[in-house]
Amino acid sequence: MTPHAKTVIIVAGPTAVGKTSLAIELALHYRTEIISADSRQCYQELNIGVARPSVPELQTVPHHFNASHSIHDRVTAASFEQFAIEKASALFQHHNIVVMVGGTGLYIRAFTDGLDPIPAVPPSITEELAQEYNRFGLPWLQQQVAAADPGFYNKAEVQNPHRLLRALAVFRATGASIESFRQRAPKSRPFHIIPLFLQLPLPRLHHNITQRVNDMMQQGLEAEVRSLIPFQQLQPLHTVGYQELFDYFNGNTTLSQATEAIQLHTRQYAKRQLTWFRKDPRYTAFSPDDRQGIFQHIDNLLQTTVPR
RNA sequence: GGUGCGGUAGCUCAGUUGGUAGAGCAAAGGACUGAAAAUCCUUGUGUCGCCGGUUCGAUCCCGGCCCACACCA
Repeated sequence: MTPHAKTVIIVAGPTAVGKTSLAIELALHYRTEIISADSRQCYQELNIGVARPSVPELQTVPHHFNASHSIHDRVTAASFEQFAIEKASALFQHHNIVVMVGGTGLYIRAFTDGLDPIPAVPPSITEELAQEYNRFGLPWLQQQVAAADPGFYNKAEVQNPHRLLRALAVFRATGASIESFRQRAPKSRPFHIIPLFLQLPLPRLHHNITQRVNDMMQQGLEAEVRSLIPFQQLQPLHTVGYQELFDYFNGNTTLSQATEAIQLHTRQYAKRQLTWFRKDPRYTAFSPDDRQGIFQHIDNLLQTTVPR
């Protein structure tokens, strides 16, 4: 085994395009396991609404980072990076190939390229900031960031509270600008990647989404979400399929309005995913129907990277 | 049949004391480094229901017609 014999096949693409079944086929074919790169399927309390693979599917091939965490845990892109790197390394003890599947672009990139080594911010700082922001609002936040870290602020999305909050938290924790930790260079990883981007014509994707949401409702999404009402404020519940039904339970919409909103928001989410993966030139696009082309493409690349 | 209210962007509507119009949502495009199914940015020409009249000029005023809703018969 050469040091560069290890390869991760990455199956990315928008929601409802057909990633799960391809990933399972690939894992079976190459006799390996799957690391999920999905920021919602990792929560064991969420099932129907996050389109988790079926029980038979999960029994066919081991899935990692799937139902592996609780909505009460703090899962982040950084914790995913660590989890996935360690898991891949463990799997490479017994496999030359690992399959990663998911639609969370940032998580996949954290795995392939790494995140900048910014010191961990104590939760107390994050929480205090969140409270202050809730109390004083965006103008206050903007002033704070402008005063603490003007260099960052001048280039920042000043209307985007997430970004401002993060920069301010890092500044409070370290006394330094978040920009001072940026490294620009991707980390080097001890494996090759074969990034695949599944795509369908938009009308077909939208049809799949409508169908999937209808299926979810039939499978009992309403009951699943109802049982999570006490946790509706948690970040993991800020998820398409959950917020819309909370709106319904809170009396703000009808059930059919909520269902339509889930379909709409899922389409918008899929569009954001497309924007993310389209711009990354490392991905090769395939129709999920083109199994032959996909396997051929992978085998061609494996022959050049994995001596047999 | 009568009265009232309306017919403006894909949808819901605002507006122009007469100088051809703008918000929200949708849509399209984009960004994205510890919340990412999150969060944020950019983009608004449409016979202003139809026909005619007044006017230098009408989506706006006047007349007729059509359509929708409400109430009265």
